[in-house]
Amino acid sequence: MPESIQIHLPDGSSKSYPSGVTGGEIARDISEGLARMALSIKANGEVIELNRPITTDTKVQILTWNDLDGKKTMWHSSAHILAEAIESLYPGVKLGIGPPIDRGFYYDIDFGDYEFGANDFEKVEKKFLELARSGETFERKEVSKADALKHYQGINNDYKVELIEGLDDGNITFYYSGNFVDLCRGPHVPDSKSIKAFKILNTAGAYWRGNENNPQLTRIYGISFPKKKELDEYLEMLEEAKKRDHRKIGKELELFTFSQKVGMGLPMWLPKGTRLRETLVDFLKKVQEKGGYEQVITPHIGKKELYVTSGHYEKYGEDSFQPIQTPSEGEEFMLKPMNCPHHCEIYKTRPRSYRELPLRLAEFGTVYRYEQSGELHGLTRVRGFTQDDAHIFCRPDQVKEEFIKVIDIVLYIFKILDFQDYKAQISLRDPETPEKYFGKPEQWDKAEQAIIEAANERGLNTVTELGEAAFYGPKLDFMVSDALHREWQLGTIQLDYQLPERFELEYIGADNEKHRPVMIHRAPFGSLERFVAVLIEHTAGDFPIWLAPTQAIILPIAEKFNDMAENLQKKLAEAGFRAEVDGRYEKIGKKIREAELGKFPYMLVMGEQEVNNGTISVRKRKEGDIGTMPVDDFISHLQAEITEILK
RNA sequence: UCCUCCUUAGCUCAACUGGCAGAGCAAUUGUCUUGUAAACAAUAGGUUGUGGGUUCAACUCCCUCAGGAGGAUCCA
Repeated sequence: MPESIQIHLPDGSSKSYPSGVTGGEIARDISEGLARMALSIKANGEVIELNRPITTDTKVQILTWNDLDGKKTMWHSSAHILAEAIESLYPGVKLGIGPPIDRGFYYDIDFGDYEFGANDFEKVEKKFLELARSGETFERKEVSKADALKHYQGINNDYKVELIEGLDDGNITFYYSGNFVDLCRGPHVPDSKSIKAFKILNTAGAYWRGNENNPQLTRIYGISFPKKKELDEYLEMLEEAKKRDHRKIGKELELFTFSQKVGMGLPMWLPKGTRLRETLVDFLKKVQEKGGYEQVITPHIGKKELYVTSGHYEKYGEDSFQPIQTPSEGEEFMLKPMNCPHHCEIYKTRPRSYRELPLRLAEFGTVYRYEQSGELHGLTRVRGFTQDDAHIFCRPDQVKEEFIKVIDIVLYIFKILDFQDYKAQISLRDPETPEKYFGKPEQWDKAEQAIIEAANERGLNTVTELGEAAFYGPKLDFMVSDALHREWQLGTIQLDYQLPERFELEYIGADNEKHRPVMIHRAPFGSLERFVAVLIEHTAGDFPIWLAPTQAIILPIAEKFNDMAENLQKKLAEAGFRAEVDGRYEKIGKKIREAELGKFPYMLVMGEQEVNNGTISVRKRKEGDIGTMPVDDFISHLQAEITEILK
């Protein structure tokens, strides 16, 4: 063993330490403050605890609450304390697994016949904090497989026994803290005192190992923080998220509805929601027109044969809505689950020359996919939805450039809609399971390379996921964070060498030979339904002025001004604005209150004075009365405001 | 598809341990013709999601189906 080892830090510096130095000691050496904040370290990519000795040259990163892995370390330790609290309060329970997740942690526990519920939360939370405050340390011990099995057989926990059976001897560790011991890979925080706040968020049934043939355990979700204030803020954020739930706001603002008679997962857009949606569609159409796209329209059904050709039937057919048949011929049609096969057939209408590529076919195409009933959720997960779909048919040498152009469209849309925080996920195939993908490995290599280069060229902040590719090609997905820092997957760009093959698409090259084009599938919004849902939650229903279903509501003071109000509404409509009149026989105070709650961006009050002077009294939502002005001034004010956003 | 919970007037929600189904808002009608976040009054509104069962009696207990929520699984 060498006397001293080299530790490389993230800032590029290196320092030598005696062999056996711990992460905690390194942190203290850097600064006391860092040592206080440290929760664990990343050593050559592996997260380990602060007190584990390091004996070889190592790249070390000190992890604190500011790193997700640091948070996860604390949450992992919290899961142990939760389990300890529950074991002490409910003797005889059997523990399953208790990992940290992106927001907190859970523990799957078999309570036997006892039904663990909301009434138990407080008691457990109290016990948890008591244990955490007592300053438990987490001690790692390697155990032999035989001893590990003996331990859990002794307390009759067949779940852990099953887990251990799947592990290699020599690779099994237990962690001891207080009176608690758990099979665990670690790592953990040095001291439970750093966990200052804890809350059980909810419980849910979860099958052992996710298999519905296995017994069901109670999954207890919790979250913990190093400061009480952070917990309070987090809980407040959850409250706010509940208030912003698009299902609630969608109902309140009369944007969309569902009907049992029509069928679950089949949203219907109400007039106001339709105005919002159409505005988005018009916006994107204009952007696409500039980008050289052509709109097409294709039917909602297609012959089963079409999807056999595309390969979708083989991959998804049995889990889809089943084919419908014509009464006399018995021909089978499917509700279209995607638009690409139709677009391929459009491409084949006539021979194509290399000179007309790229051909960009866009369609706001409504597709129908069978989703399991439990999967449905508001507008984010439905059985019928409209994609802002387009397929770009191009030559292989155009792929990268086209891909970059699509990235630019997606980024432009995010900018206009104020999604400032986004990241891109590059989804590649999983080399371990080649049977899941169609096509030749060489083509996949080329396709994956093109995506990576295009993303780099635009300097995208990317993460790469193996095994997340579509069966026909790799993709680039965009995840945006909304106002509450929740991540949503929206736009997607996918590269495809398979469908052109399967549909035998061709073009005549400059060499007068036949060549195969490449396809790019792309949808910047993803689906309009899902996008609007995210937009609702992002804005809390306070849409930017250019999207608001009603941009201004005209409020006559008395019924005798209703005619003038109607005239004003017509004038605004002619200028291209969406306005409506609240002509009810109600007090102005009430009309204003309801307009504020109804999230109308502008309220235009009309009474004696305004009618006489040809002016309107303008009130801006949330800001109040902003004064009286001639109608034309208001119109140019609105125009300027919208131009500013869309420039 | 599976598990748990939920479903009461258009909306939001009450109704104890099985004992006459109720309020606010919305709607309708009347009075008030109104100046920047809720005028007043009256009326109407229900086979308590569906179908069955237990009971002298069911919103309440049991079963069924449908829908919703949370989760598991899934997501071209």
